[in-house]
Amino acid sequence: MDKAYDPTQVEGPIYEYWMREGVLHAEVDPAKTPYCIVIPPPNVTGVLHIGHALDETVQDLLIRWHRMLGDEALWIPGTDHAGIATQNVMEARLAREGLTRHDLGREEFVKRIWQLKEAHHSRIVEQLKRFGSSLDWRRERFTMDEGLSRAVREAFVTLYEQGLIYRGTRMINWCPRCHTGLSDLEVEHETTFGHLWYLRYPAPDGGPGVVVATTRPETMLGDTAVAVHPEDPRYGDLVGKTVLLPLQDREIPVVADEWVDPEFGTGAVKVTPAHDPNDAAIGERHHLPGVVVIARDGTMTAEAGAAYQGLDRYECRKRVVADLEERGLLERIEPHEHAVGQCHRCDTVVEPLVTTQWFVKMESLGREGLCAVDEGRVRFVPSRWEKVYRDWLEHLQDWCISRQLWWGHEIPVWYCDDCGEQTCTREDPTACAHCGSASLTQDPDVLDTWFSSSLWPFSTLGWPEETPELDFFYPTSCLVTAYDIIYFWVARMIMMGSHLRGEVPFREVFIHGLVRDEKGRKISKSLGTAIDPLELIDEYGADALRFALIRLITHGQDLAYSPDRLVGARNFCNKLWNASRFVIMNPSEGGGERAVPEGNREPGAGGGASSLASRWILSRHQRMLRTVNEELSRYNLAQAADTLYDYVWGEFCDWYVEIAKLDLAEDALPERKIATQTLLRRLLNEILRALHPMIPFITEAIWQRLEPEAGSLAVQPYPQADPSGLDEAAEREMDDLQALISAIRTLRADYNIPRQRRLEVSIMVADESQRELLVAQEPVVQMLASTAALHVLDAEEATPAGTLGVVAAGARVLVHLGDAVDVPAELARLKKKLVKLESDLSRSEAKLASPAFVEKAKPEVVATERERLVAMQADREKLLSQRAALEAAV
RNA sequence: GGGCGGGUAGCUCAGUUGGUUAGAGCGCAUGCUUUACACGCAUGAUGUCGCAGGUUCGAAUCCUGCUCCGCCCA
Repeated sequence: MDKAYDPTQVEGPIYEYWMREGVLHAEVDPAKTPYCIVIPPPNVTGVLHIGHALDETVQDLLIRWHRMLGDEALWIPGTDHAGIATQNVMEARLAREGLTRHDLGREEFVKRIWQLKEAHHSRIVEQLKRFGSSLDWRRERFTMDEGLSRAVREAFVTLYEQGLIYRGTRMINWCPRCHTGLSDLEVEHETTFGHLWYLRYPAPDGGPGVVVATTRPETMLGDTAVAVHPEDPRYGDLVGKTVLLPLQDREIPVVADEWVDPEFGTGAVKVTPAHDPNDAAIGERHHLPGVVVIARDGTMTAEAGAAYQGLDRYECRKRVVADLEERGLLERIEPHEHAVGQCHRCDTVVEPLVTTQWFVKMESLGREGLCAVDEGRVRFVPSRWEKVYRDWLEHLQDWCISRQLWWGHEIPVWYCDDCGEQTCTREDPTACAHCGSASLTQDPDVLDTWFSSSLWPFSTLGWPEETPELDFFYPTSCLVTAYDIIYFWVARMIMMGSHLRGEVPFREVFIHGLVRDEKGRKISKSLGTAIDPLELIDEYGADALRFALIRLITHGQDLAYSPDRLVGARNFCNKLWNASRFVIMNPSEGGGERAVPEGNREPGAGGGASSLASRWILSRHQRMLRTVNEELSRYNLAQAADTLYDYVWGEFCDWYVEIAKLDLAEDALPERKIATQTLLRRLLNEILRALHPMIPFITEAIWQRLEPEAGSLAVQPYPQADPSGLDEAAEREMDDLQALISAIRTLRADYNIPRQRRLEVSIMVADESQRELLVAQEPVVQMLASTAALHVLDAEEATPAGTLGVVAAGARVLVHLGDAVDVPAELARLKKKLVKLESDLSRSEAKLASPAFVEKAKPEVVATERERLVAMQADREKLLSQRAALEAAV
């Protein structure tokens, strides 16, 4: 084995090995418990970023863990066609050639996107493999492949037939750049600093009229009314009269409407029913016409007037403001902060427009979604996200699902050229369902990408076909995603699954945060904060990246990525590698690894379990396994990883391996050597299994060397705690031993005594059992604290001259330093210790003296406090005699 | 405007049902070629647990108010 772990050499071949061995593949197996996760399908024309790395790592951890628990674990890979995003990518490419999609035509354009998809797809697959994701590649899907397209068709037709999908003409959010309608969710409301323009609309008779305030002066060209609050005394006599719309020379009525906020602006607002959802509502209430002045491409229509027709909406804004000012009708301009809706794909300010679109009725579906959570059929982890989910479902608007794009699932509706009726069928129709005419035209629009995504957990399992997979693996076990798509995706999957399959798509939803950079900024390409996970893997290894990310997941919110964390995780991998190197390479009697008797390889045989250190590490090992399993089952992934980290580094490596070296020395008894070697191998075996779901590559690589005959680590059983291994006596004794060793080390460091110099140490023990402990463990102390033979003394004996002492584990540790003792410095140190001890002591005494505490606190708490007090009093005695000895030495 | 999350060591964060003597990693300081590991070993320093009240024998932990930061919805 190499001296340092080199992931670049190891990872590729191991992934190949897993594929070859078929460990990633799952089959329907009624004898086993199914465990299934569907991957949130990445955008096929995108690149995976560090957020994906986090998401895939969590899923892989769960899948590998369950696979090792003996479940039939299936993780389904796949990608998403990502309608708008992908079409944008393609259009940007064409633009570089000076072309638009219209130059190519729909068929050619879509053909080109398929080519683009193929090229990008292989890169995403490559990335997923580099993460170590144990996906079942034989079951990979794409949202536009044949099966999934059938699922989309089935879902649409079913909902259509049930009256839950309908076509309607109403105001929706329109992106003038993407040139498509959007759902409410696809609009982001960014607070922006704009202006409030105060415009005067004079009375027809030339009187002062009314002043309205607006954030969008260009829309005034389409005004059909002015509205005021019915109880606003300022405008009472204006209601029912008209004012003159400037620039258009049109008389428009003043209406009274409750919706108007008298506090805002002048209390009078202009009403543009064709270009604002609130104005549209007022328009409906007062039967006002809508005048369309902004077209779908964001330019002004003929209705806007000859002076403005063809201008971009912002260009027009400037012109309108200038023209009003020229006429003396611009009263004033104020700075104004407000939320502006923007297209979440391209950030263009959306335009509310009345268009004809397809919608999904959400009322009953929303109820089904709520019901699933209320009845506990879906559980969110952490549970607080359930409230977020619920709030949204309770305020649902109908979902606009048609998109004016070319890339996506075509809407399966045909319009009859003769009778004008709609035909919506599972198979492409040849004749109108109403009049039988063969003259049909398909709806030109495609479906919202999220419509197909909402079917993902069952469409990937074969739906609408009743496949054995669907029967066995559905509902899937867990969905893992970040909180930013709870509405877009999670909620819609739950609704669609409940409605179309009669059961929720997954039992649990694990929600994690977003990965941010060190400064807490969102990671994005435009900010230049994008981090390429492959670069990190090249530099640190996939396992280091995974381990660092797992340890960063908190139940709080987002996680701050920092290279420091990666370094720490990489170092841990190297530590594990080297500890394993020690265990595997250590030659023992009769030729190393082969010397271990077969019988002792079984967990539980415990050949080396007789020494204190062995009993201790076995006990600690059981505690570690118990904690890790518990934390994993509660989705406390970071805590599980921390537990393993602390155990492997802080206990196994720092203490057990060091102590084991005694038993592995040249002159050690052969049976001891074998017993220790056996235990080391057994512990390492379980450590590798326990760590494998988190850091699969390095653990598999070591496993192949430790257990060459056993097959892939990925399919070994996950280790469980064995309560019979717990040994509290050993843990207590070891605590004392560690404290005594640390005390000696501290003195050595403080006095700068080179490690080569074996210290002469006397230990004044607290009691007889401690004497026995020290006598038995003397070689351990000698080795770990680099001491000469120990002098074990009773508490009554006089302090030996020329020694320097500290109190540890209730004992006095006396290091023979002769003249080297710095008496004043030691007295100062002692004083500091005493002061601290005295203050703790008096607090404890006060506590115990208080009747309230003794009576009301739990008895075990009081007992613990008493023990603590006694121990502190004993320590004080020892510190005092220490001081006396020092003073005598002066 | 409504809601959610967070404010603990220089930095990034743990701290599950209130019982501490408040922890870890990184960083920092000192000393180490200890033949598994310098991606290492040993030792050390550092905190009015955002602020103010309250409940309690006891609060970083529970309650109320305030404040700052971030996010979601309107």
